[in-house]
Amino acid sequence: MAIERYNAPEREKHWQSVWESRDVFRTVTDPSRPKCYVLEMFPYPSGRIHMGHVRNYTMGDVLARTKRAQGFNVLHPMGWDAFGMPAENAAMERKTHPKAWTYENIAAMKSQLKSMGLSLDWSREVATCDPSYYVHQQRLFLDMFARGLAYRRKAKVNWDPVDQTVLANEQVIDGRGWRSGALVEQREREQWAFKISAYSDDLLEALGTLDKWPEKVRLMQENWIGRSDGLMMRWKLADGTAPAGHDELEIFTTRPDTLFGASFMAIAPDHPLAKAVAAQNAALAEFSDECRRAGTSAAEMEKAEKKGFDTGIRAVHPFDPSWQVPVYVANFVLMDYGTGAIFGCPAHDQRDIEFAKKYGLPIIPVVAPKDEPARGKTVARIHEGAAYLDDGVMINSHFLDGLSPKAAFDEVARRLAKERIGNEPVATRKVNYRLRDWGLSRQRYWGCPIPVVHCDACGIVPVAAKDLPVVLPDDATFDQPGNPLDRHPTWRHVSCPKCAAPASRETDTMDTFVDSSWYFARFTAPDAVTPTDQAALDYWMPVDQYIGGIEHAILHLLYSRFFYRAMGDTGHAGLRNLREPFAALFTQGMVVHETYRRADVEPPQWLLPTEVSFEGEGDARRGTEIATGKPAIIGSIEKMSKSRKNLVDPDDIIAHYGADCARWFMLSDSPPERDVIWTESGVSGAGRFIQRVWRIVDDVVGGRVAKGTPQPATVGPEALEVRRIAHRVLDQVGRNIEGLRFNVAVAQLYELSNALSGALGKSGDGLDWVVREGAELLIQMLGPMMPHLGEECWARLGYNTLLVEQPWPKADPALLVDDTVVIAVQVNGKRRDELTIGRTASKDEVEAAALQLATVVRALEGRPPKKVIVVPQRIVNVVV
RNA sequence: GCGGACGUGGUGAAACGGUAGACACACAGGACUUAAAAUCCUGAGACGGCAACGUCGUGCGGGUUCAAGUCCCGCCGUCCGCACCA
Repeated sequence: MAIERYNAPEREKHWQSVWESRDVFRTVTDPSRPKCYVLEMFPYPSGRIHMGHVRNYTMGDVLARTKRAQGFNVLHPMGWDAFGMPAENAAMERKTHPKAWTYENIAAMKSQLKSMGLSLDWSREVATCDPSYYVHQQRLFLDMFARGLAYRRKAKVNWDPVDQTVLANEQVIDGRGWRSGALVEQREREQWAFKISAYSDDLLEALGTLDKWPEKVRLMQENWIGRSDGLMMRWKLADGTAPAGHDELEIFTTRPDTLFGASFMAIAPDHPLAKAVAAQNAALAEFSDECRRAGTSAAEMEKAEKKGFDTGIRAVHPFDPSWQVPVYVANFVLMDYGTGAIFGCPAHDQRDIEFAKKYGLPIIPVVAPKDEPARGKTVARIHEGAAYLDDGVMINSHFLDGLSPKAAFDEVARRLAKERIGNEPVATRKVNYRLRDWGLSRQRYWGCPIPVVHCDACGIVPVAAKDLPVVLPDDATFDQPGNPLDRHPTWRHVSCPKCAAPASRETDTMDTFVDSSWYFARFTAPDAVTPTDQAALDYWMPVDQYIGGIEHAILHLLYSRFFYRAMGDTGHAGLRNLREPFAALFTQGMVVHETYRRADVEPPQWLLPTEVSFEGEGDARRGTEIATGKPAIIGSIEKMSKSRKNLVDPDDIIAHYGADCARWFMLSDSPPERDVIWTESGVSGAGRFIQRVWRIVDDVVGGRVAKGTPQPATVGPEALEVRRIAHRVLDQVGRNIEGLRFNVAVAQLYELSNALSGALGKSGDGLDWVVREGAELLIQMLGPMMPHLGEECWARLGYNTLLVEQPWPKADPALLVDDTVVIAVQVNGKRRDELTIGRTASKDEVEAAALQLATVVRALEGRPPKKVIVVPQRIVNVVV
């Protein structure tokens, strides 16, 4: 009799309401239990969830549910990264309010997430745009301000002309704003910054402790922080060549060992010395202006030719008063790194050698390979214009000759530390970092207000704690560009908290990355009256597994590492004062899909997957636009995006196949760190598997042994084999889930269900009992991945408990080892045969058995083997 | 330019240095059916052979090892990050 198909969409709603009504996912802070904090990067409420969210949140949910079954007290919260530009753009375009738009989106997306059946504790939900969240952020900010970790500075900033706001260095990608895509301009502005540079060394060093982070992310952060060890070195300027008041020039170098290869100095156009000369030299002033103009766009800067202007100043070599080198103003020297001045050693720096060739400066090799003829070749190549960067031995360098560059570095540092200009040493060791302070001011409305007041008399005055939060005014207008807070008629006009004189509220708001830099801490005690609750933090932190996209490798993940340190130093990170918020990080791949577009149209007109029909397969596969009947081009597989229209709506999939099907497909096949190609056939395959599980369970409950039947006395060999598979899979699936190898876990569950399907058609000693046992294990293991199907099957198997509340089953160790093993037999490393033998057989027994095999005898041709390698329970290799 | 990752059937992929291709998708053949859908069974890395079986096979070229997809060296290709950082 045909059984009824499992109606996923209908049953999923049922089980979701059961979970909700029993409040099974509420988490209580309970230090007596082992904890596990599973977190996925919270979404920006753009309006609807997309497949990337489905993948991300499915992975976290599987882990959270598994850990919960394994007895951990699991924290698995969700919230909204709710401030940001799109809300203001929507307000401008649609005449709505950012707040209304955001909260509507949150409601819609929350309902979508609920339809996925995620095991989230919604009682801990936070939205960063809610005053109940950002009041605490304002407190954190003021504490950081009091400690000098947040400060105001005048600086060159990245100005996004489209979003009309300042961007942090991390938010400029290839010279363009990360959000708007507009070419970023450099502008001088007063703005707020976080002193992330105070933690450069700690942030770098501690990367070494993050052994559960991807190597790639650690490396990216390492490069971003960019430590370099070198020397600050002061050069005297030759008398009469430099303007008054400039009798020395300080440079930073990481290659003091190449000091005897120096042939020029170069300084930034904005260097004080350059400005002093330019004041009297129109040609240089013109040159500097040109450099600055070219410098307005980072993209142009990359391609710019290296140019210099000889100032006529001469600098005196620290070891040889008679040796003078020219000082150039150069377009490639940056004012904000080191001292804005360098010495050029052309032979050992590719950029310097290009510069030297262009301006006819000497090129003196000072490092070369130890041995001829490599040395001769290297010197020749240097003179052809190829800088030598490898290790070697010092040459042409007086007292350094023969030393290694490393020893030469130390020797130069040692000698120059003793030399004096005035009372100061000529050179001191110095560590420089590429990492800049984090500019956090944004000239936008929809962000966390910076809680300070500008008073003519008192300067910058923090808003008193009792007056927090500084709340955004609801009645702002969005009908023109610029900052709505600036033009609000009343909001900014306040009296000074200190002297009560009329004063002006800060109208910049915080970068939204501030909001996401501590939300994970707030989740541990979302109702605390202080920003964090020390006891809750001490119990829950760090996040045991954080899951999100690689695009945050630097931005969010570096900011959060900094912010948690700053919270610690202002007393907000728990009594244990952990420094690292995320113990383990996993960066999942993207969801990609084929693209479709109309034929012969430029620019491309993209079509939605639902607008195209297909026939044929492989190379012969053709697409047709359904509406017009015209051919559609099947294009490359790309990240799902609105612009390419290669989108699949999670709602459609959930409504048609169910959430479990979408979840199962996301977990199958592709390793989670790689991209997954969304295909219709893959989804329907997942759907077929759901029905198959349903049929297995149906078969088990129909006429087979009942729930709780004791194990029969005899279990035949066929049944035993099924048991072995079930317990072996059980043993491995848990480990594979913990290791986030979901695709492998899925494959093993397929293997088990194949074994059960195969056994269902047969009869044998104890087989019915074994199949029921296997089916129950299958359902328990499937539970974290397809939780609705799991509950439905669990109930059908006769249980009136909830599967989600069942402990994780344990494999029987006795079933994990077989009495006999199959050993591969190789001759000269090539597999020739196999051998079935007792598991405990000795090496000698295995060797003897192997040598009797016909294939081996044939290969030996009567001679004794040269050597026989036996790896017990694995392999025999006969060397002839 | 610098740094990193990856490269396995038609496809997505598995594989503590130890039987390469588990599992899935697609495909082919068969069963059931008036038929289709659904389901079940079977097959399949390539080449040769009716078959038993043989030869080759994890981007290319070397090396280490009894044994290499896995370790080492050198290439090629693809992708990603950084890019005047002194």
